[in-house]
Amino acid sequence: MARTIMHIDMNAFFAAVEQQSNPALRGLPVAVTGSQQRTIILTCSYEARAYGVKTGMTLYEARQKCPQLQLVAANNRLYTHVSSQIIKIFQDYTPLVEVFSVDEAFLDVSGSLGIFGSAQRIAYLIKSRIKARLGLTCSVGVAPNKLLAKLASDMQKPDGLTFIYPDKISALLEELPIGEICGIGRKTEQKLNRMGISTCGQLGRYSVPKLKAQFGIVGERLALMGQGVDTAPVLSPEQEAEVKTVGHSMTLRRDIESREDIARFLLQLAEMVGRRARRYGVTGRTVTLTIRYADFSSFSRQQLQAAEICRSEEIYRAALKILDSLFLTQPVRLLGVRLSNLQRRDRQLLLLPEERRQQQLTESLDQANDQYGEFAVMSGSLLQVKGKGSHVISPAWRPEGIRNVKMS
DNA sequence: TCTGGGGTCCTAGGACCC
DNA sequence: TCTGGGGTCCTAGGACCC
Repeated sequence: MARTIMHIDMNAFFAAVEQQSNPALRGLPVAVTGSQQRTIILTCSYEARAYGVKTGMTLYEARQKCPQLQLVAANNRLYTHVSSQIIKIFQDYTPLVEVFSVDEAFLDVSGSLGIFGSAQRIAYLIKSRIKARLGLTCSVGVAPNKLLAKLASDMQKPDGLTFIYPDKISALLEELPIGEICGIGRKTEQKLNRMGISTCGQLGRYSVPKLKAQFGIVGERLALMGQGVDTAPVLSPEQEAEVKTVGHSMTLRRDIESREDIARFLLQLAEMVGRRARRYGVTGRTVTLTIRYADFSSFSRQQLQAAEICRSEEIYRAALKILDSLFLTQPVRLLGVRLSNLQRRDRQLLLLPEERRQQQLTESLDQANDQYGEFAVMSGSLLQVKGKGSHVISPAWRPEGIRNVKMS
């Protein structure tokens, strides 16, 4: 049976939220940036886009394009809060809401059409409620699957509503550039172009064995993408796979070289990773250290741990051990720490008195931090870097509880 | 004042085991 | 003896998404 899938994309989300919360910014070119000096444009208002300002630009570039650009540092909590309210609105129309990012979601409304009348009606209700309640606009795409719904939502911005009907799919895809498809990025597009493929029509007709020879297992999916075929279900948060890695990274204010400086930032990163792992109730066995040099080249090294870990100190020690195995050839621009190989934490397994004691200590520190704010309580060397961490929210971030992490 | 940060998935090669 | 092959685990890197 044909499905009715909706993709909803908030327009210029961060910038629009800022303009709502600060009326003085309305009508002006506004760009939201990270909180540090070395940052980029995370998103910008349509007024700014008119000057050629785009996501990913450096502040310097953006100001060249638009000298009167209003720069606003990202306000995580605000976007989180607004995002949760929007998701609640979606959930009034179907339980099948897949939160794709802080400002995007897929809805499977196949089972809701009878109740609300039609997809048009549902889209209208959602759009008008978001507008009335939050003052924000969104673009909605409606199609038989997620791939096409996402394509559709992109076709009219801002404040669009676009349908892709089953009988119009092949005509639409025939001349559509392959780069428009979600999942075909710059590299794949270039490679396909070199094979003489530039439109979805061509891609959909191309020999699957040849695509597989070039792209491996992805080749099969590429052909289906060209045909507009996508059977992936819309997964509610409970149905989604659990998180597989937990990591943090930060671009440093200045490039650093000394082991002591690097170690201090690693401690802070390890604490951020450990706290999140513990909040999620997971432990991990692999720790990865990522380093980006001054020239922007980067690499990572990982080490398997002897046991499952989640305490900040254990993560810190593991990262430090990796650091000590490296010979750094340049000043360091970015540091990252990631915990993977995750497992659901089983508290019953903590049998040794020393382990119990450690866990109790960690828990009381976490509680104090939950109560008094991040890094209110921390070890001595962390104090020296307090406030220097990056707390930029990424557009891929999801409200707590939306990612599938079963809280313990 | 050059270039953020959070993820997922896939590949390829080596170690190791049977 | 002159050259197997399958499978798993681990690591590093890259493509892609927002």
